Amino acid sequence: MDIKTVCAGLLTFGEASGYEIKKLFEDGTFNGVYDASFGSIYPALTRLAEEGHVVCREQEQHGRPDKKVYSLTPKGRAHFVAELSRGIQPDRVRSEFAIATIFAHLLPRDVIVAYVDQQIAEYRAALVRLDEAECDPSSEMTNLQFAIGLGRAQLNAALAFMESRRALLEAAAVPPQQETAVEARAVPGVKHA
Amino acid sequence: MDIKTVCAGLLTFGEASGYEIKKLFEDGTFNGVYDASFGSIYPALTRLAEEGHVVCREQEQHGRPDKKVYSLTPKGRAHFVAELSRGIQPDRVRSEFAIATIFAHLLPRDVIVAYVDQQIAEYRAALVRLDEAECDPSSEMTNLQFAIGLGRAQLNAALAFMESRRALLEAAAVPPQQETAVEARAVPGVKHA
DNA sequence: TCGATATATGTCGGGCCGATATATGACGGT
DNA sequence: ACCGTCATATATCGGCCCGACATATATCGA
Repeated sequence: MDIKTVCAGLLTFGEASGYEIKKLFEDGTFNGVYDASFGSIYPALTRLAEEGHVVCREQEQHGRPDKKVYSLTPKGRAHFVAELSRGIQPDRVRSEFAIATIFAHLLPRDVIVAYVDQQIAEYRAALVRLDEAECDPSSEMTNLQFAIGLGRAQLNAALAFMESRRALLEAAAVPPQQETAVEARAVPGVKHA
Repeated sequence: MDIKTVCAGLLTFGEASGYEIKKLFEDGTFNGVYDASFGSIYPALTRLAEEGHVVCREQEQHGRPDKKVYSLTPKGRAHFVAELSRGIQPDRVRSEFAIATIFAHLLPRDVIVAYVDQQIAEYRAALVRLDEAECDPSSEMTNLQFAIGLGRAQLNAALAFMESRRALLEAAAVPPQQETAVEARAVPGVKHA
């Protein structure tokens, strides 16, 4: 599923500009589910307009730059539903924090401690954003509450695990006084299965 | 963190070929944490060799094509530790399943049911792979067990939520007899905050 | 013998990210 | 009054990475 399709999906909830779509990815409906940069969103909207899947309307604003508001056409809506019905790819995760934990035995302890604190802060922030999204009046739909509940269940489980086991991870890291010694030590060529 | 750095990290556990690194992404150490295609791995190993971070050794095999086995140099190891200590980016998730649930009210019920079944099957398969990784003799390190435990906690939470609430989601989808009627219906232009 | 599967490496087009440029106006500090 | 910072808003561009394809060897079952 490409960015064009995802943008079209967001527009089923109502018209929006490229900037507003970016904000929805960051703290709105798609928080923690999907993500796209301006460098993807603006070209995607241009191509959607060329294909007749959206129409563009320029809107003047007072005290702010003008914006281009895009609306989904019936053709675009039908195409989105067809694309989403065609099948979905498995979840794709990219966790640099998980990589850091796997190599914790190579990192100074204070670095690992900082990473754990940072990760816990991000989990908490994501939970707050989900709470806000649930209070949103547009979330009366049971299916949006399902998506929010699934995210919250995973975040709470991750938080509970991290807070109860972080000492084990930090103990595996390199203690401050051994830091230089370890970096100079020869590497045992351990084979992995 | 680019693919080069992640490949270098895997090589701290011992020498490996590009093909073996791909398998480690799929069902080994990095299962559910990171992912890379052959189109990224092979050029990454070539560039790592050019930079002197790995050395390459060609190995003949009986009953199989030859392979190129890469080993991390001390320079490459030091560079990897420095890169990983420089800071980490927040987790990035791309869940087409979550998108499908958000738009469940636009999809036929049988499509949603199939997607839920598929997602549950993927969660279970990921749990099995984590169990195998934990039994692996190389996972005596407490930090690798931490990463596995974190993944398992999130997967179990997601599974429990899906199995107890899937009926709510499926009820929000389009019932079979109303399918054509809904697609022809006019779209109310609902604004999102 | 034919196709399927597994092992193994590589290229290439195109999609997407991150950085950068540009512009307007609000707000607070000196 | 002036300046920097922040938020709003759009757009481009280099480069990284994915997915598809090409290529090759060998085993196994139909």
